[in-house]
Amino acid sequence: MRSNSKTNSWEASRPVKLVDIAKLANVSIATVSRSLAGSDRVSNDTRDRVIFAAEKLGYRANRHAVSLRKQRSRVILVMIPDFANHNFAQLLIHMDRAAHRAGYEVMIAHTGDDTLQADSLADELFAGGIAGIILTSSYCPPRVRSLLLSGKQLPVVRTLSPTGRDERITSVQIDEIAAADEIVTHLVEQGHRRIAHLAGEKTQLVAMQREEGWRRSIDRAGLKDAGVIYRGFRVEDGRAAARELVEGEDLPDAVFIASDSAAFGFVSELRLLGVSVPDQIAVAGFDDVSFSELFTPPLTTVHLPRQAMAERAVDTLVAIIEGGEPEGYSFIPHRLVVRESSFRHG
Amino acid sequence: MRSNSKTNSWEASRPVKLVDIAKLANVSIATVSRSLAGSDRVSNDTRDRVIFAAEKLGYRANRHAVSLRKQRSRVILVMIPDFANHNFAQLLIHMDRAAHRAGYEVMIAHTGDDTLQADSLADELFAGGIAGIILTSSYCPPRVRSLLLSGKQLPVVRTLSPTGRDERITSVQIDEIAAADEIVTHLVEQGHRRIAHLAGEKTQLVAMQREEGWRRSIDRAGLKDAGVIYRGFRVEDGRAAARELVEGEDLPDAVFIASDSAAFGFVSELRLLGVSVPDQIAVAGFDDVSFSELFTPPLTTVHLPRQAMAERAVDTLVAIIEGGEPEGYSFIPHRLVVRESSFRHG
DNA sequence: GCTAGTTGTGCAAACGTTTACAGTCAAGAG
DNA sequence: CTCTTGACTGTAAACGTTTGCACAACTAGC
Repeated sequence: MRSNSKTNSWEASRPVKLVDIAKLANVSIATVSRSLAGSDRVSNDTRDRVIFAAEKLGYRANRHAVSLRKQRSRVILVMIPDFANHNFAQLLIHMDRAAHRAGYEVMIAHTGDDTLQADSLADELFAGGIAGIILTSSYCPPRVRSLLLSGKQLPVVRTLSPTGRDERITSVQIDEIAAADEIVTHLVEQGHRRIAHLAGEKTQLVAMQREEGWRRSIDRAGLKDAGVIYRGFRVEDGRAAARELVEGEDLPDAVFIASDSAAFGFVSELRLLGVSVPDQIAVAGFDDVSFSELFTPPLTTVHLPRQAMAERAVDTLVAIIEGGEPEGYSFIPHRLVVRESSFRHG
Repeated sequence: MRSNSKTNSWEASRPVKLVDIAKLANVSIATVSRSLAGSDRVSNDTRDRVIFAAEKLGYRANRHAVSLRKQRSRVILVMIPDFANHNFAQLLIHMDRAAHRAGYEVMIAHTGDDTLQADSLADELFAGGIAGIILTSSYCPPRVRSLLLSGKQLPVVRTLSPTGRDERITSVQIDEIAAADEIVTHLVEQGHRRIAHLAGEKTQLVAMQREEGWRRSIDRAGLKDAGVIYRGFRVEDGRAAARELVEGEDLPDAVFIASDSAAFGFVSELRLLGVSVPDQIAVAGFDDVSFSELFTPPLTTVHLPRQAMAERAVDTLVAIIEGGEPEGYSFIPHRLVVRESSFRHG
């Protein structure tokens, strides 16, 4: 096994470039480029010859050369804070499809809670490496923020997470407050009186909006505040909340939980503690991830229109990239999904 | 609202390049490049001055220019056939992390069942657009296959899905046959005698290997074949299989299902049909996706070491890209997860 | 004071495209 | 026959890096 060569053997087969086609078709590379670009002023005869040669050689444009020369890349960066969140898989699949339709590619950036990394990735945008960014959390890199506030139109779109009124960022979202209001109102209509809320973290805008919806609904119904527990959106947060609740005095009739994942943990832990859902406590979640209908009991929740959001987000971003007008907010209709977990006891 | 400008306003703030730093630090761009590259023959004094200037200007290298010049990109393409599969989210998160550690970025390619699209993406590799490919299904683009068979070492690695013995592709996988054998043997040890199998599609290697494991186990135990149903790995496939099974004569004691997703559908549908798990039929799945322990009943399954596979796959790929030696197969240890769904009835 | 080596820097040529501009050639108008 | 026009095509300059090579300055050896 000789190892005198440092390069991989496959590199020996040099990729075919314009000049190879040019030689084969007996024209200049400029003509090749024009022919391949489709409709420029080049004779039909020549174009056919070039395209034939290109296909014969299996030509594929070098994306870096194209991006460098054209000064714009065709890569969209999707920033994802928490991949474990089940929303993202579905979101990504639809973003990827929509992007492909528009001739773009999707690159993922799993930033976690690391805002520094998010900032660094945003800089890519300004270095010309990528064409645009889709944010899926409420975090917005400061450099982006300040440019937006100064009135610029940046190729940055947020979706999945809500955007504050004061932010200028283009946003594709649902009406979180209205959705939470509706589902809590559903609990009220089921006859539940003491409706507690398991919220996300106080720092998250999305958690605050869902709490606001809950509060509006119980206020309107004239019910008294049955308590809020601030935790998070993950399964473990739901479990912890369940333990906390059971240790308290008397149980509420129902709990509105700000995410399905947390609801899974909540219900699952309650079962271990001998409390059954919905017989003793009714539960409603938020998100409608794919598992929600398979869960026992099937979970009443708000369906997040992930496909519509993903597609709209990509389309909006592409429009901005390609020089369109700003769109501002756009709201996607949500939908209540009523299943067994919220039914009236007995 | 003037629309006389075709370019976006933010483009006016031109990204900073080497020449800007060069001017500020009063050196040539060559020196800037060398300083930023770290250790070359450049005086400490100059290097410090350059780095200071670069940071002051917020410099970020243009990735396309770098890739073009260096003739190698730092992007890894991950081909994913079916995003709805719960395995992929976790797989991706760990691949992304591992790739970042090694200085690469991850680009996703959701190919679906569209092999043409997969082929086209593979060509990117040869056009120099990307550094390497990670496959997560059994499909292998013909161009890649033929090069591999001719003995070349390509920057292509497969994981999650098994690789046939005759294929030369570098592969990071678990021993599917042994894993299936073990979990079926667990069912046997629970006292189940008539153990049926809900398999994937006959065209999938992974499905065939899991079936092989099932067969070995029941053969060894001297049990008779209680039947195989060939469907697929999705929730709906499980539902359909449940209906088919209940329509048949007598129910088996237990079913080994080749994927957790299908198991969810299977159990869920059985419940609708009035058959309870595990009291009337025991069930074991395969994959251990995150819902499996939240499911009712919690699902006995084979834990797929997604993190280890993802990291090993990336590391192996990077090693190949950077001129390492071929590694061939590597097997990651799997683990049985016994939960309630497989318990002996009564 | 001259050569030889060492250290630091700049010049300029790539990498594979796209595209402004100039050039060629033929046909039609005068 | 010459001039203009139009339809093609080729030349060359970008895009922002990296890097081989040459060169300058300085040290050290004789």
